[in-house]
Amino acid sequence: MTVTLADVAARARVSPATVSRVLNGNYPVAASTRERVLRAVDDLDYVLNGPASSLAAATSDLVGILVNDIADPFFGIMAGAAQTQIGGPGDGSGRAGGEKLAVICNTGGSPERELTYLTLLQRQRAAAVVLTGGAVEYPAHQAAMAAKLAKLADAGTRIVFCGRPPLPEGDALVAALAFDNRGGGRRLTEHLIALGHRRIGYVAGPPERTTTRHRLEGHREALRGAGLDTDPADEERLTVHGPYDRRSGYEATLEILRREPGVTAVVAANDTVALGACAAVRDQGLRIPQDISVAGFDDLPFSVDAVPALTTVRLPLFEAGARAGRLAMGKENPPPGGIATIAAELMIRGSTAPPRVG
Amino acid sequence: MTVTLADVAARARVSPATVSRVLNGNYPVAASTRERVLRAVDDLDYVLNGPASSLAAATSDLVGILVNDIADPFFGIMAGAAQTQIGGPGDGSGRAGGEKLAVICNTGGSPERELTYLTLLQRQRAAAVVLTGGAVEYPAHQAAMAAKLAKLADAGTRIVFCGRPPLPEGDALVAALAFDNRGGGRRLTEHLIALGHRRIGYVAGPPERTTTRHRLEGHREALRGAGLDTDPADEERLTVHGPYDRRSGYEATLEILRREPGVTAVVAANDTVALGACAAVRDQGLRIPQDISVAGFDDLPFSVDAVPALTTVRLPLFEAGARAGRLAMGKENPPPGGIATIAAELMIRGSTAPPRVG
DNA sequence: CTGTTAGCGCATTCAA
DNA sequence: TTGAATGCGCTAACAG
Repeated sequence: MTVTLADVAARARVSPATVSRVLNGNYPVAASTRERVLRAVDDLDYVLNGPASSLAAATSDLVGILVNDIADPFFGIMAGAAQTQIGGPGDGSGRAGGEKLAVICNTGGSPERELTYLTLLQRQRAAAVVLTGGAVEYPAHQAAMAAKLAKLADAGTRIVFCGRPPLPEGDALVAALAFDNRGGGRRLTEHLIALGHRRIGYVAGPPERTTTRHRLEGHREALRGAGLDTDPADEERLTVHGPYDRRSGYEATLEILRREPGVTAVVAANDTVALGACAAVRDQGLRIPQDISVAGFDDLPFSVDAVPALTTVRLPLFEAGARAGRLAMGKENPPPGGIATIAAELMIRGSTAPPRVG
Repeated sequence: MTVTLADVAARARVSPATVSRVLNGNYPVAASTRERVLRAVDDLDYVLNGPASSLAAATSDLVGILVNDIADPFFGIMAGAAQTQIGGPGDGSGRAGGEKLAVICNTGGSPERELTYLTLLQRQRAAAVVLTGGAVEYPAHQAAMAAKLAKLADAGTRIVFCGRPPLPEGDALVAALAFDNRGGGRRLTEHLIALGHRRIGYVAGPPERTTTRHRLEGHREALRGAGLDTDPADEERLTVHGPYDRRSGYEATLEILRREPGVTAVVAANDTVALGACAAVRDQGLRIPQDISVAGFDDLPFSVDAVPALTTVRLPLFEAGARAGRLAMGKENPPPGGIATIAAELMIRGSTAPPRVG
């Protein structure tokens, strides 16, 4: 029924070992023999048995890419980019050669699912794992992650972080590409301050995530730098946390406007949240940017099409994802020290302007 | 070094077979024995060897989800939804039980890569494959796909189409969830005609894709129904094809406005394209919807936040993806005849209005 | 309910 | 450059 390597060997009149060598390509085989084997493969429409091959070789061609929310283009762009470096372009024959299988795993932002997926990938003896997006900072989870990743690395799985800071207790067992969320957040708020804003609302992400914390820290750094951090209680009052989605942006913004009608600008944790913030501002009968400035983070593709176009911080998601993919494949050397910080670029557009006078 | 099932058996003082039975859970085992085994598993931090297990069982716990472009939320939403039904919620232990590993494969819309991924999944002896999005209609590719899918089905892989029409020569070997692209396209254009529009530009997707063809056919059906299809050359002139991205929407719209300055409405192949169309309209100094109405398709999350909010056709992407996931898991029975058509709902919003008089 | 016995299909020694 | 032999770690009969 199912064609095996032995069938191919028989038809090509060689030993199974030779067929294996041809298929894996990492061993000298006479050209004529190779020819004969490949013809037999095509004739029989043979497809390698992955599990058997992985069992014998003790490694698989699976590469896992973990994301928090694949419906969010932030992750979609990084994951897609990583996959371009891993899957290989194919040779056009559809026959599939030595390519790796890049697989995207959607954790939904849940620490448990993150661990479960890592176990599943460990079970598959994955060749590499790419972890994208911010991490959850619960100590117990961090410890569990560190232990799990150590075990994976131990088993020969390459670990790459993409857009995520290295673990606190992180040994040099990983390569990490971290976004400069703090710097980006700082420059964004500095921009608002330079425009003349003094009371700035902040719609933050979930408090337990590193991304949230770093962006917020950048924001407060800027406030502090301008001497605007006079009252900590005030800062609290102008900050509302919520998930990284539109609805949260909408509701948090309403809340901020309720708490402090005098805000002249709202900074959102990311562009999706900013869209919700814009909707809330508009629904209150206020104009952007004349009455309230709004800013986002990430510079997702749709942000330039918002009306007015969204001021935001650009993260090179595609480039970072592609680089992570290459690191996972061992096609590129890790950065010095294992960690590279990826710069964030301030994109000033129409959604921010000086506050109304008075 | 690496702990095996035999090690667990030894520590639990049972046979390897018993351990296997406990782990797979599909066989009666005494509670006390199970207890002992599970403790041994935890003590030794044992993780099943997936390849070995797949080899012996001749099936794996991999489920493939093929998408054209994972950076596009259209696919991200469907893929994420499918994964919720496949990955299982986990048991919170991070230990991973009998879950399947749902993996997303990004074809980039390339027929070759689509085939390559199917081969890779075939090699892994995938339990199921979900194909999302429109198909490419090149006869050679369709034949190759049919052959490949037949082989997969033959090997016991469940095949599910999601948002994609069944193959022409499709046997009943698959379950297919098809979107009513034609009906949605028709109703959208009927809406514009009812508003009074007579010269409607159409920014279509790539000509070789079923999605493109069906939406365009719906559009023309509506024109025909209103007696507006008087001149085929005219219809050609008002239709411009391009990829499903923002840039294409921008450029095609400029082209349409150049060819026929008298258009009062532009229909885009999807929402992303519509965003580009809006930008083009605006850059020409025209207002939406006063000067030109613009409509999209899909109702992606950002569409309601466009200004004005985008009139579009809602596709229940999440629900469809989740259902596809359940079908792939065998948790739900296939629809009668193997094919279900999923309704599309017209969402009338601010971006469409009656044309200016005169 | 549990143990014993055979492979699953391939990569990799070691010889030739 | 090629062939023969061995075992990867597990599941699935079949007994008991």
